[in-house]
Amino acid sequence: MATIKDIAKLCGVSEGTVDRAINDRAGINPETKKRIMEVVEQVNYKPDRIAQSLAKGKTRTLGLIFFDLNNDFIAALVDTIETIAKEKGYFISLVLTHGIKEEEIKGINYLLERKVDGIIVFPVGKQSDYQELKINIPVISIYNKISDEIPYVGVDAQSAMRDAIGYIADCQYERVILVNSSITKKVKSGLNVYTLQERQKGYIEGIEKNKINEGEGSLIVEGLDFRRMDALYRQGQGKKTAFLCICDVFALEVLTHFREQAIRVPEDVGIMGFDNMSIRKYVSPQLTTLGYHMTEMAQKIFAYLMDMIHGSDIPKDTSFPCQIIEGNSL
Amino acid sequence: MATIKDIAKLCGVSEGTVDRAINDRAGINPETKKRIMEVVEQVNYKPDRIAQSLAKGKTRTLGLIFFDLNNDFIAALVDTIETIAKEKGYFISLVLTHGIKEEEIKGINYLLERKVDGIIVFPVGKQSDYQELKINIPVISIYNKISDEIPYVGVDAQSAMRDAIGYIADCQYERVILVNSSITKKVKSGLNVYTLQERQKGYIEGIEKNKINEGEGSLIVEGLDFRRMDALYRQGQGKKTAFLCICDVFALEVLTHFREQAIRVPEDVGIMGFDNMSIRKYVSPQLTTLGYHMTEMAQKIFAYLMDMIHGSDIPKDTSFPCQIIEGNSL
DNA sequence: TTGTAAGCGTTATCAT
DNA sequence: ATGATAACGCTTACAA
Repeated sequence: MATIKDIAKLCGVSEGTVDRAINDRAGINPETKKRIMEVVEQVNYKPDRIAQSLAKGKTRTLGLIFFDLNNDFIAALVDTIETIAKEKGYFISLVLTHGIKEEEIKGINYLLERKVDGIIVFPVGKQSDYQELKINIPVISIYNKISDEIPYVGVDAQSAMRDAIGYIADCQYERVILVNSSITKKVKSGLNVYTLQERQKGYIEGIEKNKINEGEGSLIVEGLDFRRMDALYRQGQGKKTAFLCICDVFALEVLTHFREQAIRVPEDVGIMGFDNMSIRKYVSPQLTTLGYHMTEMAQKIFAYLMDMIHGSDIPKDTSFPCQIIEGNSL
Repeated sequence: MATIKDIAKLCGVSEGTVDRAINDRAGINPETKKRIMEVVEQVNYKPDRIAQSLAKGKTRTLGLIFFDLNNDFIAALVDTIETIAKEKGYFISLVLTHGIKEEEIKGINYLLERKVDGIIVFPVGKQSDYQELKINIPVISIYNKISDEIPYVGVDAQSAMRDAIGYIADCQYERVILVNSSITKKVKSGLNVYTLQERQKGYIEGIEKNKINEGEGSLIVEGLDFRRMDALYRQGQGKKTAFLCICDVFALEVLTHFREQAIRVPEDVGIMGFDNMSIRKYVSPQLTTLGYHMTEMAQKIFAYLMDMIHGSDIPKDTSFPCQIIEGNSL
């Protein structure tokens, strides 16, 4: 690979002059510039971004930290961010944690050593974990809030869930069972359960407000505990029951579970998800779910990160509203 | 951030000695080393990977170039590769092309400027495009072959499709319609259609070998042209017909299409996909498809790339066998 | 307008 | 065992 030095030698000028030509800097004779640029073309010069990064202290690389790519709304988010970033000349370094806190810490340290200009993280760690990391670059946390200092962008999960219960109630359901992730276990392991908790809070508010589960209170299943789901379902004694699931993947699992037992959806039991995964349109009955504008959100996240990188302040807390996406599962 | 220079000053030794301590190099007094390492701890020293990269000429970063993350088998591939790579101390730079050749070229150039140690690409470009790029680092192409020189890892799509037709024939189908991507259009645009073509070749072999489509020959739909699908379906005049789709996403679209018209699957029409997307288990009837060991393939791809990076030769052509994954859509 | 040289934070070679 | 210094390829401030 040809370097600036090579070109300088080839043209009989100094490295500084070549730099002026290449980077359109002022103070260079158009003639000289033209001559240099011809050589640049000839030798197919490509800048060494590593050297540039070292010299400038900026890498034009963004770090992305996610659980995994199995949820297609995460994949969509990564996709959108990558596309915008590339447009703006930024690169994406991807780190997957699989929900393991140690992996997240390791990943962040890696990104810090790699001198990325900013980080977007769907965190599994909490404030205390992040304090120890001493992060000195812009960070935006999404879905899970870390602290009041680290900007957060997410969805208004709480009111979404509350509204969902209202919608379910309107469909004449008398009971709504929440299928959450194994939140208790996660809390015990010191993991960040912000969005799970928000969703659960919304559920609890919803059942109170809509007089759902009368005499039973909140009915929560943690994890895909089908046995408990069956028990809770039967306990309803013919009352119209729905399962509100923390995410579409869970909803699809529950749907499949009941289908295998010849319990019909929505005739015998209602199901609702959260995320608006693209695949929900392929299942029958089509899943009713909660969605939001993923592309818009991704754009906002990227724009915010750019603002931070350029030294501007951004709101500490941004939430996108959710909409009920009607299907036939209720 | 503390640098080696800082530590050297703090310890009253030279930078070379600090380097010896930090990187476990020989020729250092254990006492000195201990003293230095304590300071390293204290100041929370983290190596600057950018500076390391510049000095060593290696970035320990791998470039991944894919169409997008919408297909969950691609997402799974990225996921697996990222996980293995991180274990080995390699980083992932992700580039998405959305099937646009110019984006791919730009992306590769970016990665080259970023001095990644190797590239894994699901190419949309062809040999001629790659020749111009003058790539001087290890590259592995997956799914689509670029040339005889650039190592390729893929699946044995041709025999898989042939076998699929055999399987469909065993299910008493008399007609099989291939739903391919818009391959003609892509060929015209100069895009790489290797795997699409392989799959189509397998289809053609299959129908000949199994006496399918007698009197009709190969019946191929390009793209999700539902009108043409309907026409071809009706043309069958009650003969048992199946749609063999180039990928699961297409299969699910076709499935949905027929369901909407109250044409039953598999009673009235059979459907088969390719990819073994994880979501196929959620749809009813469960999709019959062709699958392969994605994790194994990802591991092989990574291992090969490491071999190349370390100067070893690897096979130019590696294909993984596919298996028929039975569902209820045939 | 052009050249020079220090600096970015490492690594690596050659003295001492 | 330790130190000094060039080198990696670029940017940038300053000098000519």
